[in-house]
Amino acid sequence: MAKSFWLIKSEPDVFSFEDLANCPGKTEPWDGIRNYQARNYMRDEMKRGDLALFYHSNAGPESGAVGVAAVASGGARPDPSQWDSKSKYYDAKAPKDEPRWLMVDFKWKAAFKRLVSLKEMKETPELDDMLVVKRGQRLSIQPVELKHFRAVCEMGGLSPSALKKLGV
DNA sequence: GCCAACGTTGGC
DNA sequence: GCCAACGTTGGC
Repeated sequence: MAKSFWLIKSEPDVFSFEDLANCPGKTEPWDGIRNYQARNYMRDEMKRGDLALFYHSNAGPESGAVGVAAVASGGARPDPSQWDSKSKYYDAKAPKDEPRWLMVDFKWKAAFKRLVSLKEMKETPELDDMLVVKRGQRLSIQPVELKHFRAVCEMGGLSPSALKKLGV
């Protein structure tokens, strides 16, 4: 099946792209997603090998896309933090036998040579209908069209050979 | 730190 | 099932 493309948001103060690079195997379970639409994307559409723009949110002028990560798990699986009463992601209403929240693993793939800021994305006509540049768009996992994915990667300074290596 | 946007909750 | 209240996100 063809790859799908995504944008995943993280606050760099909480978990940055650099943090992902420093994880064992450069891979980390993407837990704590507590939004049904985002969950449904993970459940229904994300698959191993899909690529995501890693987006730093809530970071002032540094808000923007910083690199590329890949889905490293075979589809979504239950997010254990929903059952952990000590976790900030604990959900008392999540039945033990029927997980309400899911997660996938993301693996660090490639860092941009430079930040592609939200401001810059908004100023790029080619990206006009990309979700992330739209007002009030808060989804932490968003689908991205291939043309937008490629355009952002190019703005970030990834070379054609780097893109080819990623399979874009 | 402000506040608009917007998803979720819960009373009715 | 409506919708006001509330909480969170995230740009600015």
